This record gives sequence, C-alpha cells and structure tokens, in this order.
Amino acid sequence: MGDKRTPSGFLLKQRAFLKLYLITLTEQERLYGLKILDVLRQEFKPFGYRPNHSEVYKALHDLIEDGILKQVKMKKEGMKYQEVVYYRFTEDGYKKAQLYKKQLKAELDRCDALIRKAIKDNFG
Amino acid sequence: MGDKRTPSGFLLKQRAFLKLYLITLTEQERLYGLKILDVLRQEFKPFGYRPNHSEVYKALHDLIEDGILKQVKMKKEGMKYQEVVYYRFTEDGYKKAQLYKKQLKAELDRCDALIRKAIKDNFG
DNA sequence: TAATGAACATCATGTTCATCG
DNA sequence: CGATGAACATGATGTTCATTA
Repeated sequence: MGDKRTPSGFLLKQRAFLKLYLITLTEQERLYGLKILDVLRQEFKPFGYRPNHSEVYKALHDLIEDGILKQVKMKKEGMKYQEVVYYRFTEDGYKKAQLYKKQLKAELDRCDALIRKAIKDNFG
Repeated sequence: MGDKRTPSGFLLKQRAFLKLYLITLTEQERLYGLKILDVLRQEFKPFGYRPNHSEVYKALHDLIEDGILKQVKMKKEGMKYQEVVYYRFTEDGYKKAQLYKKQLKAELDRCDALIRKAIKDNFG
C-alpha cells in the first residue's frame, strides 16, 4: 500500500534539482526546452555537470503534473513558422512553486551540511 | 567498446561517499560490517541520511576489488565463538586509499560548489 | 534540421532471501 | 538472532528512436 521503497535520504536527485532551476528560470525569462538545456549546460559547465535533454523535459513534465507550470505553444522569436513550447505558471502555480522552492531550499541546505560534514570527517 | 553510458556529472554517488568513510574508519578504528552501519547511521541521523546494510557491504566489497582493503575474520570482542569480518589495508592499500581520498576530496568540493551555486542562483 | 517527446536500456540503490554460527 | 552476502526488484537517469514543424 504505502511506498514500495523508502529512500535512504542521501543527496537530492537530479530531477528535483532541475525542477528548482526550471521554476526560477520561469520566474525570470521565457525560454523553451532546448534553449533551457543550453542555458543550464553553460551554467554548469565549470562544475562538470552536463544534463541531457531528456531529464530537462521530464522535469518540465513533472512540473506540469504538479500543476505548477503549463505549456504555451508559440512562434519562436524571429522565426515565422517554427513553433516551440514555452512555459508559464498556472493560475495557482506560482504559489505552489514558492512552496516547492521552500522545500528545496531546506533540502539543499541539508545536502550542503552533509557534504561539509564529509569533508570535515575525512579531511578534517 | 568504451563506456556504455556517460554520467552527466551531477552529484557524487552514495557508493563513493561510503567508500570514502570506510577508508577513514579503517584508518581509525577496527570495526566490522554491521557495526560500521550502526556508526554511520548514528553519525548521519541528524542529516536525515540512513544507509542500508547492503550498500555498506557493497562498498566494502568494492574496496576489496580495488585492492585497498582485505578481510580479517576474527572473534568478536567478548564473544567466544561469533566470528565477524574486520578490515584492514592491503600491502599497498594504504597508498591507494590516499589516492582515492584525494580524488574524493576534489569531488566533494565540486559538489559543494554545485550546491552552493544552486542556493545562490535560486535563493540569492 | 531543431524541437519535443516517448520508448528503451542500464545503472544505482533499496528489499528480500539464504546461510552460518 | 546477529552477521554476511547474494539475489532480486525498483527507481533514477542516460540513449535511441519517432514525429512534426
């Protein structure tokens, strides 16, 4: 009945990490899937992290299922015909998003503490 | 031929994290599998992380395959008959261990930077 | 060909089962 | 029952394929 599996509570998952960024990006600028991927890859390049397109799409779809984002199909800037999928908050999506961010903040803080502890414990 | 899959380079894996701790614990005190599990669970309890016994054993076995640790079957303290498996460094295991730790240090630093960036980018 | 998405494959990890003392 | 380990099951994530503009 309940969960099939109980997470051990190690570090946060990539999916959650991406969802957080997608929310923040939606607050800031209007972008579509592959463009977001470009932006993230550039951002994380110095950190050796290179997400793939599937993960970004799945994270976006997750946010839609969560009722936070909705799709807006629009013509791409400059292009007359190419239609791409932009995202914006649903009616109460922004509020939900803030709640999600709050949770992720706690999770990021927890992970940061865990990693710092490991550095201290093993390289004290 | 080469790798079947290329990691995206997100956060470090639990297995590597545990291997690092196992090396450090081996440097410090002589413990056996389930006792190590106890210690780690106590340590990480405040951080919401509770590893399971299989992961610890797999990490130990990994270190053996890496030629870093070897098993030493011994009588458990106080018990006359119960035999448990302790671990110590192989001949050149300690040197290999230091190399591994060095790599993990870099990896932990990278993860720390990534998480701090996320905090800054999304909650700056 | 770029963009989106689904299907598929594999890896990381959690749960259960077997054995031994 | 505690300890070790293997077998098994599931979840997370990377790769490939299909469709459409």
